[in-house]
Amino acid sequence: MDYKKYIADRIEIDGVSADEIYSSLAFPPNTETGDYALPCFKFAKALRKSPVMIAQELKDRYKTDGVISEVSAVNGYLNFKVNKTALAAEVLGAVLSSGERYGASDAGNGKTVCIDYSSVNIAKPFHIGHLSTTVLGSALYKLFKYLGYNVVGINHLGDYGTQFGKLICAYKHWGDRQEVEKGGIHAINDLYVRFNNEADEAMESEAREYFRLIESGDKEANEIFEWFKKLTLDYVRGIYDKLGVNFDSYAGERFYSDKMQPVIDELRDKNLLKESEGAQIVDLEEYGMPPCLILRSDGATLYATRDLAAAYYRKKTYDFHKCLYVVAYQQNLHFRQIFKVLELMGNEWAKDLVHVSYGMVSLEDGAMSTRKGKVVWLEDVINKCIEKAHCIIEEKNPQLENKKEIAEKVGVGAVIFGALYNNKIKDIVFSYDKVLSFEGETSVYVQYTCARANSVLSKSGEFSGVPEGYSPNPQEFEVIKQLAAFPETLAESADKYEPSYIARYAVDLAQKFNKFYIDCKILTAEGDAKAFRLNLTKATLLTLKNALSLLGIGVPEKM
RNA sequence: GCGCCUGUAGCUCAGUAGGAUAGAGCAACGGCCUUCUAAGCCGUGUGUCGGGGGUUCGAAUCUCUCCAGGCGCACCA
Repeated sequence: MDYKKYIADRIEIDGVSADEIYSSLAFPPNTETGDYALPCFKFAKALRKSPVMIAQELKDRYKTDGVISEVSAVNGYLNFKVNKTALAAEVLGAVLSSGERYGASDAGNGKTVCIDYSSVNIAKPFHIGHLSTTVLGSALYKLFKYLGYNVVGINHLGDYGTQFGKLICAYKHWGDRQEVEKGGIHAINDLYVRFNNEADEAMESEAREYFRLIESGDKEANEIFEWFKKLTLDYVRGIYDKLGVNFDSYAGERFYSDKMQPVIDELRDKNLLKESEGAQIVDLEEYGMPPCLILRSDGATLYATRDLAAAYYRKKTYDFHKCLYVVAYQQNLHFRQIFKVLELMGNEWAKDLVHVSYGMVSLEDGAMSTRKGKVVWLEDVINKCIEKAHCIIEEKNPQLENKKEIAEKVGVGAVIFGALYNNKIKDIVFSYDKVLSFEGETSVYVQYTCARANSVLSKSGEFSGVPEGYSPNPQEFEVIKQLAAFPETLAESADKYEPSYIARYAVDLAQKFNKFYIDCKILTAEGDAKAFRLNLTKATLLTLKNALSLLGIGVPEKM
């Protein structure tokens, strides 16, 4: 139920619309003061009365009922308290009847959202910097599905560029088939690093030739390339499986090789293409941006050219409602440029393209550098977190069954959660101390709360439904209010492309539940209190699991 | 130089289309397990909300300006 609307409909102020009252409604600092508040200051001038007086008069006129049980006027605020008994029954009913679908909606029915995320580069292992796009994109993927959208997850492979010529050149000089087969993507990456450190001019030119050979369809060059691609995809699928990440398309840059010409032709037809310093550009000076390069002076296409072709292809293929690009803020300008070019080409859907931009990761001693060996590999981080979880289990709960499975859920959860807990725009300085901290505002805390709830429920046996007319105490009510807020949290999270809202929600709910859990005995309570508390526990557990699962985090029964 | 982003407690960060005494976690210190999992709970302390102007009854939030840091700015992706 929309309480704000309910309240707004029952208040009349001369010369003030119901909409304005609705949007003026705010939240008091604490539950003792009230659940909703109307600040009356802004009405003072029009009514020529003091806010205190206005609040008092509105209070005198307002009729309380089964929904709003109490109204008070304090210092120019009109405070409302909802009927806690009714709200509690309504919320628990909603959560328990929806179960794993609580908070889900059909808002997205019939609409498709494309999400371009994670986007592996062939031959480059994931380092910690790839975590954000992967888990952000994955969380948005799950969230939009939950809200009823048709979602297309796209891994826009980085499989085009002169570096692949270098790679093949390095392999031909120094590589060994069996070693590469055994060492997988890291072995390939080592070859690439070696090339960058050791290649002379002769090798550089050889590399350009290999790149040309790939492009012209040379059999051997393409076989090697395809082999590297396979090793790369085998590697990343291992990581995606651990992180619970899915894709519907692996159409990468090469996929657009033959789809760029029509875009270039259209640009030319529409007189948007202009020669400058030998290159073909779209001039964006009018919009305060540097030109967007479409063709190099040697006629080769560029990153932007492929992105334009990809946008057209996605629109044609999926007819998206939104197309998201989950890419770090480094590329803010690039996306502003291609979105603008698509708009100038007359595509009204250019407004549906969204760059979901996020902050950068660095190490405590500065930026990462693969060449200098200053790099933290993602799989190492995941493995260390799982190991740490395993150690803690051995220490605290050694008789647990499925220790391995639990350690994995806990460890992987910590990695994902750590990357999603803060606003995505914030830069991250990676530190093992931080990801390996399993206390406080972490997924482990939330999972632990679930384990507690599970434990209580497993000991309770069968219990009846939500008792009617039960009036919740303050601790219980705080949990109820938090449960009630889940659907709107999801809506806001989707609206802002901000999974951190869900992560924070989960911690808030867990905190409120733990306070309740400590203060109110569940199993030894009697009658309605016991039934209510068991239902509250069940509803909390369901909602915490829903929240974490939207982030790609599993919840063990015990831990 | 120009553009975008960030600046809140010792550290990491919240702060809901301006609203009541600015909140969490970590770290520190002190409590709480013969009763539902102590990966937990309770308590203690800390703030020129980067500085300064402006708008407003009211500004961490809007605006201007300055400062600091990050990122980007033509043939890489």
